[in-house]
Amino acid sequence: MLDIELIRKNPNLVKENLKKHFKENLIELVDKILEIDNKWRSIIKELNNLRKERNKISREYAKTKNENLLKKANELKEKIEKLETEEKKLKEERDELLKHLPNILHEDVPIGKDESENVPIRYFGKVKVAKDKIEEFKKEFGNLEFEIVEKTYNHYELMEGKVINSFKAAQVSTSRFYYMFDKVVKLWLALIHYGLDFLEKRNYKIVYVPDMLRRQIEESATHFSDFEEMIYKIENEDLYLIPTAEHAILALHFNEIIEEEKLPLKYAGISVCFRKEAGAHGKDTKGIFRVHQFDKVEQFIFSKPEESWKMFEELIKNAEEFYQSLNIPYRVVNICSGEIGYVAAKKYDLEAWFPGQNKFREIVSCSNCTDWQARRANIRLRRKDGSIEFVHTLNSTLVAVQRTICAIFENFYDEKSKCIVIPKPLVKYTEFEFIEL
RNA sequence: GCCGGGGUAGCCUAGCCAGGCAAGGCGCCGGUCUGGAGAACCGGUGGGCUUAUGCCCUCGUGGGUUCAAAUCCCACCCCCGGCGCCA
Repeated sequence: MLDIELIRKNPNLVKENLKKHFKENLIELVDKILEIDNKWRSIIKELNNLRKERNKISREYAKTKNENLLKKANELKEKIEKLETEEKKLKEERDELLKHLPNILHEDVPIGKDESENVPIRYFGKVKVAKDKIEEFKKEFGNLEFEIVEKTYNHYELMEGKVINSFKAAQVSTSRFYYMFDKVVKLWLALIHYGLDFLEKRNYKIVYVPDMLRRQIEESATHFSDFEEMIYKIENEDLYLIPTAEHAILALHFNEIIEEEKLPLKYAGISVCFRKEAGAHGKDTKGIFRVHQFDKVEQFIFSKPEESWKMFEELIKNAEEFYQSLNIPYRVVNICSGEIGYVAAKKYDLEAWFPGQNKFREIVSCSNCTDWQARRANIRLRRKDGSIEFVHTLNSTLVAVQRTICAIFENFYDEKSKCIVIPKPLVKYTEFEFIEL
């Protein structure tokens, strides 16, 4: 949520920001908010004056028990009640509309409408490309370092019927669910364990979180549009299945004031994530790349405002070093203004190379939400001089487990032995070096 | 799920029965004092409106009664204790 003060003082900045987001339709909302705010301010002024008078008369009456005062007070009471109703309505209306405005973008965010205008900023690793896809590859990625292989496979070709069963899961749940078996389950555990160890070594506090949150808490973490497209609701309860541990970690300090010297607070959260994927019909329908239920080790930082951009770089660096250690090729892209969504001021995605798809695909998403979430969740810090302000919140995936399994299958399948070769750092956790298919 | 006790400012607490401007302590910040520090004393320490003086709001949340609600009534949320259920 934006600061109403910012809109009062600098409505043009807020409007320019909406243009960058390609949300011109919200520009009139800014004027509407200002209009309501002005009305509200004049009413609160009037109301305060009336209450002042009422309080005076009331105190007078307490002393004198003068019946004439009672008459006056009754008149005031009616007026006050009327105005109070109106004041409350206006304030609610204003704050409701405020929640629809996206965060102010950082100046580095590239202006662009869709995914195609995201800006790649760095690459890691030598990618595998199938012989028959070389031309297509060169057209898109030019002089990127690559290695030619005879044939590549989609993860689901390698997995389905052997280590996963999506067909049975679709019958008993719906599509986008799956059963996993044997060594893939152990690989899944290994990735979680390795991810937690990785962050613990970097002084992140490990946290296991509630998988359901109240509406108010979910709303503090995200924009309304997510409720329709992403988040599952529990019937007859004020509870929602979390789409990411990010929300539950944010909620850990809901309504709190944190002492300046305790910041930054760094967390490594592990949770299952539930997503409706309502807008994704027909996309990635096979396998476990895009599913309703997956697991994720999430990084989250509560930061002092002046340190948050440094923390932002730390988060993406952690994720990069994690994938470097697994030797999975990737690129980092700077997400453009039209794709970034409401919450983040700047966002990097880490996209792993998927040889079977001949593409980079999102595997990590790293955001600085500045004070947008903190304002809604009312999470503040107290300076040494006693002053209070909102913290900044940042989040980044460390490892999206199912997607990383997909990446491991596609990148490390050995055609000759028909085995998946487990990346070195994981062997300590899996206690096997290959998955035979 | 039932019975009982609770929720008051950053924290701790009084006020509630019996309605009348939210008292006190701790912590923190500033000042006086000091060579410096401490102690002591004074002031400040939630939100909003206001150029400002100042005014209003805030006692878990939301309603209601009243000239006036932390206080009375209703509903809900949460915490503690006991009983019940339970991996």
